[in-house]
Amino acid sequence: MNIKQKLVQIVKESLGKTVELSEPKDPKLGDYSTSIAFTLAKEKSPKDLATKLVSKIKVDPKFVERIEIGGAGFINFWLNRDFIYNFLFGILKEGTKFGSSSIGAGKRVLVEFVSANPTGPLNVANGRAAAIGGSIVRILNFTGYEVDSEYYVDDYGRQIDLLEESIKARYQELEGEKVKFPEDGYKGKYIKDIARELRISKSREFRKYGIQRIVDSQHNTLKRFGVEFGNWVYESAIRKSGSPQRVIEKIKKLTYKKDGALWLKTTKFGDEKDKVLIKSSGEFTYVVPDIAYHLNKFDRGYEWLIDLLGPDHLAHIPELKTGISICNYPQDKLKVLIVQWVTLLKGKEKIGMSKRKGEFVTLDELIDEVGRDVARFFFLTRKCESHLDFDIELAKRESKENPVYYIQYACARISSILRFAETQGIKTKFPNLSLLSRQEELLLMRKLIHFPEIVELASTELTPHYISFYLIELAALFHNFYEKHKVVSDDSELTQARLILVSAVRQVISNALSLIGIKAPEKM
RNA sequence: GCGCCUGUAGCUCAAUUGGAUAGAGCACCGGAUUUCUAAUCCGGUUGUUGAGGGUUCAAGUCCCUCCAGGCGUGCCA
Repeated sequence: MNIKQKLVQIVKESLGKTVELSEPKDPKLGDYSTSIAFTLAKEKSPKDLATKLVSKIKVDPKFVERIEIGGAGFINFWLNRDFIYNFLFGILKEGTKFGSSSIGAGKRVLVEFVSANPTGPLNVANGRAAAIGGSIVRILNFTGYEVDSEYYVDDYGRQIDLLEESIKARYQELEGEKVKFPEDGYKGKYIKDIARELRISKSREFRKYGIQRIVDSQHNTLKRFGVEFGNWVYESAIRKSGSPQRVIEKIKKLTYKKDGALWLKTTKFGDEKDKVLIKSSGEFTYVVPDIAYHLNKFDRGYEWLIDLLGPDHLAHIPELKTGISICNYPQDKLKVLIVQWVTLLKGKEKIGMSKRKGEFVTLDELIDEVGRDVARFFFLTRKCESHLDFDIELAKRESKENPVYYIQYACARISSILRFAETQGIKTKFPNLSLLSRQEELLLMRKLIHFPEIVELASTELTPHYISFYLIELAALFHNFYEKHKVVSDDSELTQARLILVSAVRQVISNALSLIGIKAPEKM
């Protein structure tokens, strides 16, 4: 249980009410605050009511040392100083586990993300999904869920036919034949590379080899980006398994035939139009294997499914959920997060993104240009549903004075201090933390206390960017402290206390960075 | 046309889910080092939160109308 929950519980015991606590923006207003008096006041004065409430709250002064009323009726709480000092020891004791919790209670979750078509290299938008999805996996894991990650490979359908034709055409070109390149074919250079490789190995497995080759390269890119998947699922395998037929059997009663096709009555569930399940050609549409795939996820024992999809899949969600629900599976256990597009800019000029035309900036190129950590952080300081203008020139410029270096630098600085202290033979055997009483020290400690709460919020809201912003704030407080106070000084007692403080800061920065998959360097 | 998303400082984005004076970074200007890392710090400047109405003690946040942009609206995936 984190500090906030503990305080909520104490207030509840005193007042018989659950109050919402928040961290005031201004630290002068306390460590926690509630606006409960406003909501309960009705006709009365919130301030009077707040006074009455405060007199009822019974709390151990060793935990909360002060409760005051601020503004027009906010109730503000200050934690006891000694409690905070002890908390520092707690951070160091917990180490890499500090901030973790068990709110997930071992619940099994499957996060599916990226799932790009195997028709070309991953682009910048895929990178955004990868960074967000990967971080969500880490955060859920850290908060007590049992998490797996999965990548769905759409290796079936028109785009794959086109891929095959494109590779074949390039192959024939290499053979010296005059061929017409497919109109909507994939024009990227990688197609030629694949054709060349096939020719060397004297193989004509355009489709199979092409897919495998592209999936491999996507895998490598993701690995480079710090994202690995527990499982790769192929649509073609789902189709072969027979499970799409079983889905049709289950939802038959809500379907009808028209124009030689089989339709699902999705309008009964609020959709605009009914959707086709089986085309007049006898083939399933995309949605059927997709429903089958999601049922399969539940069958494998996952209690909660999270999908990160692009906005182009938005229209597809109602029919997917409808299908799941008709098959008597809990569609409300499927959470879909929309990761909005990335609009690429070079200065003011827009760069088109089309795999067909072969025009796009790949994730690999982005990593080459700005580096893995910078690219990740760029994506992780935005919430996923916001449209993102990604200016490559800006990103390159920012890579010099980027917030990610700002944070990493704090880590490196602390490591350097600790190394220095060690060369001086300083030991922190019996530190007296009550010497930490300067403004900058108190602000730092208070920030550390909130870390587990931020992690928890990032977990319940599925918002990794909370971690990023927390990191920026924590690093800022540290740099500020560093400029004003020397850690290693002639004052041996104070030195020991400050070494404990900065060690705790480093631990928290390091834990937070690992949640968003960014390195915490000891030197820079 | 209809549905979803977005609109916040010159630019890119936050805002603890309805709370206190709307915050960061970049950019711009000026300063700080005999010191544990200057990839740092301090100071300066920046807002009709797209517009208008409504609900509320309290609105960037909720409701309505309008404006602008993106995506969708396939027997594609």
